[in-house]
Amino acid sequence: MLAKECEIPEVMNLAINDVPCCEECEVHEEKVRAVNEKMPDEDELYDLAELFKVFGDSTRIRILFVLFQSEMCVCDLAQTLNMNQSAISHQLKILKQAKLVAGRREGKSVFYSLADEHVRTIIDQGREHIEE
Amino acid sequence: MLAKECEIPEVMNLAINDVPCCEECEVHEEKVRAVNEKMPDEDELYDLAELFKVFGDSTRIRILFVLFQSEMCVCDLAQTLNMNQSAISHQLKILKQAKLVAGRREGKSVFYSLADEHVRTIIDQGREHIEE
DNA sequence: TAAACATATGAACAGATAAAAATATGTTAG
DNA sequence: CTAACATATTTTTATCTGTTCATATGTTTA
Repeated sequence: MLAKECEIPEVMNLAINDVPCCEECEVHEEKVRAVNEKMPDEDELYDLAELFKVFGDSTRIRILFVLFQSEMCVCDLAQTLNMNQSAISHQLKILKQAKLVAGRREGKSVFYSLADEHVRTIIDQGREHIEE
Repeated sequence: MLAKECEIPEVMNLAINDVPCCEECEVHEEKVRAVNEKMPDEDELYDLAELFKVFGDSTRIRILFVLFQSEMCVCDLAQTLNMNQSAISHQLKILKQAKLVAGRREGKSVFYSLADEHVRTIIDQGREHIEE
């Protein structure tokens, strides 16, 4: 009872088991089901993607590399990265929301630093991957 | 000789040392210079961001999680993730360019698998970060 | 309190990106 | 070779994201 088409017909809202695929689907169906059972929650997958999205911008990566070396105020970050204050502030907000950096106010300045050591590990692994 | 403005005047193409910043710049200038000296190449920072960008999409994350469990052909991947073949192929291409997955043709089908164990480490660290 | 300064926020524009649709390429069977 | 099928690619569309500009908030000093 399997169709020959790989596309899932959208009109009929079929259960995953009945979704037609390639011809050998009787064999693969079980695999598909087994794999799906062990997948993490949709929420977790989404959050993970959101986290990596934060790493996926060179301005934010540069900010993190600066903070690897030392905490720094927004103004000096802007100068270091040769960008304007507003752009840096916006990116810091995103990094802060992801709990990758933390800010501490000192007088008029706000000093940012790394919030977490996972950051280094993740970036180190990324660098290792690239060296190949 | 320091201006009071934080913004870098674009008209004058100043060397980094002469760029005006906040009032205490005499103090911070040296810090800025020292940090900049230890920064990785622009190319590496850019490549890193590009790599994490690949992780920063829930479809691609889901593909990776499927491949953690077992290699799989495009068609079954599409079925597993309940998306059409074209979308999966497109994402697989991006993952392949980043050398995160590899494809092996077997007859008409192409089976994809993880290309690298860094992938697991990076994602595991991401998961750990989220649990907080 | 007012002025000066550092940072944060909001709106708008430009460039990037995912998904869908249509089509092309590559592979096997007959 | 042709037909049938799995995958890849191209194009288009809609959405998302980073930067800039203008402005607001918060802090210190006079």
